[in-house]
Order: sequence, then structure tokens, then C-alpha cells
Amino acid sequence: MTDLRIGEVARTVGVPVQTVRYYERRGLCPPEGRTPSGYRRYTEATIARLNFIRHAKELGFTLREIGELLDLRLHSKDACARVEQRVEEKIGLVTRRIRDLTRLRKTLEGMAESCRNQELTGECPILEALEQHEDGTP
Amino acid sequence: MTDLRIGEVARTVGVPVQTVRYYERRGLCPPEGRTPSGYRRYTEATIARLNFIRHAKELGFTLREIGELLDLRLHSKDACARVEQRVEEKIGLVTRRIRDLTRLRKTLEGMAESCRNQELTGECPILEALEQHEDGTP
DNA sequence: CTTGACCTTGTACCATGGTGCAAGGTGTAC
DNA sequence: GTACACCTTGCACCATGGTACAAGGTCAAG
Repeated sequence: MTDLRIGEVARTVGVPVQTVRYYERRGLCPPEGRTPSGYRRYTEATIARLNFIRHAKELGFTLREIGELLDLRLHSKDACARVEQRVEEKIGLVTRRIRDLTRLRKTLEGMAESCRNQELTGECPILEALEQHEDGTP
Repeated sequence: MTDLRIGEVARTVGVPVQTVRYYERRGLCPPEGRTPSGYRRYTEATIARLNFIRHAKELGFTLREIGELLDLRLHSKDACARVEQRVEEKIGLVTRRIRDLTRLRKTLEGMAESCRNQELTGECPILEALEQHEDGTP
């Protein structure tokens, strides 16, 4: 299995090569090494990494957070116990997001339901629906 | 119930006044009106609105998306049916995020579990754990 | 009627996450 | 050896989401 150059990995995951280099500067996807002439060498692992980054970005994680998630993987050989603690932190973060999104979805579903039922009144209960959303960020 | 000035609402929700004005420029929180001398007038509703914005931002929504969510509320008097369609779209978006985050959490939980079990091997199964995350964005 | 806290507009600046372009080296194909 | 696609670095520019600052008006207290 020969290694890949930057253009190939970029094309595969669908990002510009500049973005790959930008992520490298941010420490998110270091190349495997360099060819004698200075070209960056990558493997399939980089493609998985870039797909993970793309995915995590859509979920609202910052590049910093994504880096931390990826570091859980990179440093894994060192100390499982220390890694585990950070994994638990991330689980907490993700759980909070899921809970908030679930709450938001519930509100939206209430709105849809209200819309369906009250077409006659002309006054959707939407105004109050979002008001419940005030507690927030524990 | 007298109305509020920008400093009061900003202090209440914990954002700088400039941010409130920025959100106004972005169409996210228009003032109720102006005093004769030109001060912006707000009500409690603005505070709910700003809290919603703060909250939604933490969930990874862009200001544009937040504006669309808030518009569902603003234009609600017009046409419930049209609103309902957009609400359903948002439900779809939120549902997809919840699903992806749930998947990520499952992966993280697997990582934590592996860490706990395999402290002897020195080789956490973290490297494979995230690989499953490749499908993605339907 | 001045002081101080607050408001106004306008403009400039910042960090994050890219995107593009110029100038030049590489590498294979003809 | 000369196209051509691809790579390199470096620097400039962009949008988003703010944040800060200057110059000036408002208003209640003393």
C-alpha cells in the first residue's frame, strides 16, 4: 500500500488542499512524513481523520475541541487512565448537547403540533413555545 | 411594567451591549421601539430571545440558523401551514444532530470502557473506535 | 448646571476557520 | 527537454461573530 499525496486525500474527503494544510498548522492532521523532495506523505488514516473533522464540525465542535477529541486517540498509548478521564469529560459535553437538542426538538414538535391543530385561530402558540427554553446551561 | 434599556437587557443575559446591537443588525433582536430621545426600548421578551440565542449558539447553530428559528416565531401570525413546514425542516436538522451526537457518544463510551478494561495491554482500542464514524451526512 | 452613568452612531479591530494567489520546485509522459 | 499536473512556501484576503473606541447626546442626582 503506497502512501498518498495531499491532493489525493483532499479530493477523497472533498476539501481543498489548503484546508488540509491549515488543519496541519492547527495540529489536526500531521502528515506521515515527507518524500525526499518534500511532498507530504499521508495514509488512509488521514482520510478517516479528515472525515472525522468534517463530521465533528457539522456537530458544532470547534477545531480546538476536535483536536482534543483526536488527541484522545493519538496519545492513547501513553496512559489509558488519563485518557479515560478526558473521554468522560467529552461524554459529559456531548450528553449535555444531546439533552439540549432534545429539549429544542420537543419544543419544535410542540410548535408543529400546535400549527396543525390551530389553523383556525390564526394565532399559533409559537410565541410561548420557545419561552420555556430559558433555563439552560448547567 | 416599564420597558428596558439596552444596558439592562445586556446585563441580565450577560452579554455586552455591543453584542445586542450586533444581533439587532443581524435582525435577531429588534428593539420594541425608541424613546423620544432615541434610546432603544426593550421588553422581557427580548431577554427570552437573547437567552434563546445564547443557548442555540452553544448547540452549534449559526446566527443565520438561529434567526430562522426565531422567524418561525415572528411570522407565526401569517400562515401556520407555511410555518409548520419550516418547523418540520428544523426538526429534521435537529434530529440528525442528535443522532450523530448519540453515535459519537457511543464511540466515546466504548473508548472509556476499553480504557477501563485494557489497562494491562497498553494499547487502547481508540484507534479503531473513531474509524466507524465514517458514514455521515445524509 | 455640572457630574456621572447611560445612551447614540460610526469605525476599526480581533479570532476563528478557512480560501486564493504568486513564485518556484517535482515528476512523469512524450 | 519541455509540457503538464502536482507539490512547496508565504502572504493576502474573506466571512462570521463579535469587541473596542471615539465623539457626542440624555438624564437623574446633588
